Amino acid sequence: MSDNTSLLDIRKMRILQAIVDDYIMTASPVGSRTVSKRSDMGLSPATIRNEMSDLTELGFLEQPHTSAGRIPSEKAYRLYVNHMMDSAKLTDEEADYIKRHLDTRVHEVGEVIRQTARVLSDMTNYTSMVLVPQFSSLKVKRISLIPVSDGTAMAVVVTDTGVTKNAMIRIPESLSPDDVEKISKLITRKLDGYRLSEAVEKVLPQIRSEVGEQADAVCEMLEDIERSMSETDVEVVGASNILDYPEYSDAAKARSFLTEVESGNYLQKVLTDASDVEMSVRIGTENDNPDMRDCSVVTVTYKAGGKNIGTMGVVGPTRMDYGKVMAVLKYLSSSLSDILGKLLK
Amino acid sequence: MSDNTSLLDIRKMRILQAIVDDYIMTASPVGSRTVSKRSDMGLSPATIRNEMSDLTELGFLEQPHTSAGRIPSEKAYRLYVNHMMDSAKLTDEEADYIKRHLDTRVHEVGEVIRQTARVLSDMTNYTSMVLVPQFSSLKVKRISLIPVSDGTAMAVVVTDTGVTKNAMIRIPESLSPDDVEKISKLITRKLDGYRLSEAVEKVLPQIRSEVGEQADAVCEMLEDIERSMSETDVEVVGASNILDYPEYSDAAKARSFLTEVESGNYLQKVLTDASDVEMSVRIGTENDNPDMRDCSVVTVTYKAGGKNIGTMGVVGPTRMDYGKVMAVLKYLSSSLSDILGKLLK
DNA sequence: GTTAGCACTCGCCGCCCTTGAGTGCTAACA
DNA sequence: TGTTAGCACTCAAGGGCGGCGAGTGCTAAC
Repeated sequence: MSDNTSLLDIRKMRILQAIVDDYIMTASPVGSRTVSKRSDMGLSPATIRNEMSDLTELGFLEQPHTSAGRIPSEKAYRLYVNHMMDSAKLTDEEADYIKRHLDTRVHEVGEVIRQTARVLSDMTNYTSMVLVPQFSSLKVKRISLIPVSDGTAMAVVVTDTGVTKNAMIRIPESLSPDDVEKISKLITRKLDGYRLSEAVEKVLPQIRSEVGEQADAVCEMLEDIERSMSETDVEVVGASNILDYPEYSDAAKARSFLTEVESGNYLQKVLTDASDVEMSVRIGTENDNPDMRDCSVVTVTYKAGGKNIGTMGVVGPTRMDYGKVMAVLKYLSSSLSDILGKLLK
Repeated sequence: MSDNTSLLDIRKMRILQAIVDDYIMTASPVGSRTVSKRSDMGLSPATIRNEMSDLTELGFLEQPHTSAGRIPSEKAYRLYVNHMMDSAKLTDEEADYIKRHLDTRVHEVGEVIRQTARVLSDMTNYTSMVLVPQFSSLKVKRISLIPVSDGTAMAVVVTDTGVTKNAMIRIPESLSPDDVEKISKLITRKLDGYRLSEAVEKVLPQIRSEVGEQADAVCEMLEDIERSMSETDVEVVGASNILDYPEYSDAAKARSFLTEVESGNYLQKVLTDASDVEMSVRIGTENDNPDMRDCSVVTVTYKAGGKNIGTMGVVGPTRMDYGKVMAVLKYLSSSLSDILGKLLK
């Protein structure tokens, strides 16, 4: 994708910016008179019209019909996000709001994640999503197996960062609770310090030689655990916010958006894909998902102990308040990183 | 509430039933001609009109405006549910659908619950909700404490039915992993067979005398565990289905419904309240919640080992296909009970 | 290069009229 | 006495029409 900046002189940029700003707020096509008044450039509507005509030709603006104003194209939003946005700072009240609502006394990761999603959605009034910390990249500190019934046990994995996750797994019916405990201690000892993803290849051979007859069972259990742990969960909040925006007043459109969000598949994919980019913005059809054709998704990563361990983001109409969203996300990302840092130290 | 049956003769009943049946399907006011044709009673529209006029006076029908047909009142739905409904049987395909989609190979309670909610919502096309098995009434078989970091541990509680639940709790920083394990074994031994709700009163004194200096800590941990475990979770699926019904084509109405559902508060309350009634139906304003004024909620309980252990249900417009919903719920309740029975035996 | 002026476009809104589904009343009929 | 045909009446919904006004593009003048 080429850099579009060079195509536009400063005046065109300022006019385009004014249009995008206005459209983001009002959701209705912007006319030359409005731009002339709003942007303090001292230009008459006629001049603006000429420029707008050029911008339309260049593909930055679209005209719903001849006698309406213009609305920004996706290309315009892209340029806006890349080069034109006032990278808004949060107001004091907003920063305060976050501080008050992210309760640092909470001592469970899941709870912190839920709170963060809540705050994110409340502040932006869009749909928020937070990917809970990912396991694949974290080192195991402890694996406990707890017998539940004949044939099943609960596996609890604790990582060095303190993030935990649990899953039910099948175990051979022949194992006694004592056996289970023994195996539990063994694999903790062996896996300590490794990533779970490495477990199967690196550690299994060693275990195999030590446990003898139960080797196959242990092997299967470990694979079962790894499979369960590599499933990522995503916390989605405020899906119904979309109904506040006129572009979704059509029930069918709202329906397809909400169904997609409820399934969580696409959102999870986006979050996972973006897990190594500090901040990413997908606008409209940049989402390769027809149901999200009129949406934008903005994501940031968050850290603990210096490593990226998760991603969070916001979904809303392409006409999204990118400046505010990005400011909130930046702030929340560092808040969450702080909290997790302390929580997991 | 008095029984309304006596108020209506058989003909009025049949007419009312025809109207409710029709309105449930079409969502538009039903006129006398339609009733005359649909119900094979051999009565002319004029006669039907006289009866409908009576039914209106008695409060079973309402008229949106003079020249529209009639729509059933809440009172009519109540009568319909109590006395008039064809208590529909599932078709073979439907029963089959359930069998195919409730995967009995799954071995985790949470997963079964999610599947059930999914099937329930898919089959009815309303919003479904399933309360995960409640702890308060179950007996503890094992409590494991797993050290996570200085000051926190994960508590996993396994009940005699095999239902499990876990929570992060605070522990004194001074406790070593070995201490934690010792305490874990101690409280398992002491609590085995008791309900968690009884734990604090009955068992604490005993423990107190045994652990000496750590008594207070153990005491607090147990309270922490009990508090966490008594929180009930509800799985909600298909909230966006509501957008398929014309009565929710208004964005503001849809919004308030979806917000209420997303919060889950009210649904959880209804499910918990209904946890000792085999099947309950709340119609419209019988829900003491303004946002649910135009909804009906139908719930059933499900069992494991002969005891009620949870509740599930459906939320939809008051114009709900009660017959089908109740049939599906009945069938699903017994399927789920079966599966859990096997799973938790 | 900028701007005032002007004719033109076209969606929106309110108005009116027609249509048709449905009602309630009355009178006749079995 | 219950049932029914007939009829006048009501009223929401939908189509057609005209005015309004926001906005455009072009032209000519500064």
